Amino acid sequence: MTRPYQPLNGRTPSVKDVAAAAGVSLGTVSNVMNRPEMVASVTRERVERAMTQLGFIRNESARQLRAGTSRTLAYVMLDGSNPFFHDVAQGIELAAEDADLSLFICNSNGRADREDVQLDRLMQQRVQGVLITPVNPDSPTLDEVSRRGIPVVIVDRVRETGGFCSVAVDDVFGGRIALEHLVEKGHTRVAFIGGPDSIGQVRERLQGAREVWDELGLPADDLVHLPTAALTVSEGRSAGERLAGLPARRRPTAAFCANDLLALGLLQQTIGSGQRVPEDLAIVGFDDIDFAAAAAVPLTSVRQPRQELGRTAARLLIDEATNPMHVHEQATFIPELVARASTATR
Amino acid sequence: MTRPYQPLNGRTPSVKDVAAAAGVSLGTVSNVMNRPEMVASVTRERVERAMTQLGFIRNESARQLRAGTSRTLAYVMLDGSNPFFHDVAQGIELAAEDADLSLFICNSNGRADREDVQLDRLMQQRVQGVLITPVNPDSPTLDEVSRRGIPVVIVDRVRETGGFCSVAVDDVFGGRIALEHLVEKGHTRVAFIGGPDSIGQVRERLQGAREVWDELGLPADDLVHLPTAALTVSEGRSAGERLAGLPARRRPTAAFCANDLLALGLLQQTIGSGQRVPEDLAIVGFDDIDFAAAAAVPLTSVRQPRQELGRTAARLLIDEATNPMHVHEQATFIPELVARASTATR
DNA sequence: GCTAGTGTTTGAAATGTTTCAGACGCCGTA
DNA sequence: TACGGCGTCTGAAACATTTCAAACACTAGC
Repeated sequence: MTRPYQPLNGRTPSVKDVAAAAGVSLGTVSNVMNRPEMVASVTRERVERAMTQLGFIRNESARQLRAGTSRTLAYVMLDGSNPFFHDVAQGIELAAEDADLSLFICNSNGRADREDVQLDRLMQQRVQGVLITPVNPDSPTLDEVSRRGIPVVIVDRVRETGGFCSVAVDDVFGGRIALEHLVEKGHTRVAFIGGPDSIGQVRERLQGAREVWDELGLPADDLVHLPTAALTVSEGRSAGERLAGLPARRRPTAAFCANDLLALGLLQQTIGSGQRVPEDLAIVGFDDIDFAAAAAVPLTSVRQPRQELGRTAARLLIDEATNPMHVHEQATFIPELVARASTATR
Repeated sequence: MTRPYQPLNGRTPSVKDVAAAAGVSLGTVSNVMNRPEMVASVTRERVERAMTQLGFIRNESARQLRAGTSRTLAYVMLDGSNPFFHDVAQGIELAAEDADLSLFICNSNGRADREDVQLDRLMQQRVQGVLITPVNPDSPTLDEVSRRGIPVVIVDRVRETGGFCSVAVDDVFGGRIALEHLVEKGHTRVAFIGGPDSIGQVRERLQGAREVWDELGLPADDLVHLPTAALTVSEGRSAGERLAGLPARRRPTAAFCANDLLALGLLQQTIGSGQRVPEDLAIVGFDDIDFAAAAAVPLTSVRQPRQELGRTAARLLIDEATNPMHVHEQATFIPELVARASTATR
């Protein structure tokens, strides 16, 4: 591990240093890195030896500046505290890895202003593409990014207008199968727990539930909507308290929660207050995160293909970035119900 | 929103375009961005107007190339599926935000080879600093990064040798208070569930547990070590099965799990097989992730100050990167026991 | 011995910024 | 009138890489 050639004082070595050490020109060193097939194997080895000897590490900013193309994707997720989005991110990362791209993970925490800041940064970095689960899919900032030639793929949402690829799950259908399952189990008074309404997923899951309810001719009043301020465990708990506070003859025998975090909170509150699940209250969640199956009463949930969602989104993005014949595509996945103990027949 | 000046055909505008549009020189535009106080307010406004008119967005690669300094930190986390690390990341992000830095989140998934790949990429990007929860804190790649002048802070681990800042929790102490709590509750046969041994946190938590056990003069055989292949929910479940398979008179009445994911798996398996927690088996976890409190039987756990851990680590990193008088520091936090229902007195 | 062709290497230009020494214009003072 | 000082602005150099037309060294064919 000796280093015979050491003319640089502290500076981190550049291609120029490597070229000097190997006795070739700048261009040749670059060729060794970018089109090794067109440099003679003997020189190539010489250059490679010089590289490891000097501990050369390519400067990505310079590469990107000159080549005009970046090697990183970014995913802006909606809520870092929800494992669902990490599973999506995991899927994205797998696809990025295959394409030898880096992935930049950011988090808007559900705030539109943070989202704008993140997008602005990403534009400055000239990332190759942006995947995003937006606070609001119609945000003009997204158009701005796209107009600048940076491909954008919307994840877990769809956008009616404008040229965007998107990957989503049919949330209305998801709401339908959740409710159908509960009705099948004999429930005729059901709560829908979820909010705020500004979140599209919540609106659509509720819509699907209502559709089924109406089609079966059940009284609208018996599908109770308990709104929440966020899709979190603690909001689920407090919804549980409100539920328990209802007069017994009005109280639902089942709850459909807009996501699993709410469902877990509800489950905890219900059991903690001495009631039984599913005997006193059946619960259906949404997303089927890993913790759903791992709950003390394993949770029935509407499964989204989380990782697949991410992988598909990344593939669409990469296609848009590299294939000039690309046409925008709205991929829709069909969710499926995973029945577990929390809705088992009594 | 008209755009009177439009001499660029599709190209994204550069400082040069802005300078031309505003009728000033390159240098002045740069000054507007980097030292606005030294340009006359009338010209400053003119330049700013030109910027918004053209939709100028600074090219970060060029900035970084010339200035030699990047504006992003990176966190390489050990296990993306463990919420603990996301809470740490959240803390880092807060501190990065304060310093107006971007955060690059990567994931080694516990594999040393992936970790090396990520670190290599980060060196290419010339990030300003790296925070990492390493697979192995003595990895030579970490020295390599550091030797290249990129500050490294080790998170949730310590490293004996070499100049690194680190931020960690006293895991031995954590193991001690977990065991003390169980002994206090009257348990005299306890299982330690966790593995693999290659993970330092596991070793130290077990060590703390053993210390207490020995100091109290309890028979070593009554502290049973059930090894696991990973720190996951499903490994926790399978450990639960092994536990249940022990002959009744040898079976522990309490379990201390190396992290909360294991504890949640164990909890689920125990309840699912008809036993009661804590009556038949008391459980203590480690980390105190949000799901611990939200479990159906709320989990007693050793709390790490997750977000604080991240924030402190980021502060140390930023200090190392910007303060020439920086001296390395090993910050150690003392964990505390949060007692909940899973160990309540019978 | 000349030519064409092939495979390899070279050198200069270009990318978009920041930096810094110096130029410029203006004012007040000697 | 000359001079220094001050506030503002300029222009060229530098950063580390990629790209590409052109140069070069050989070989084979005539």
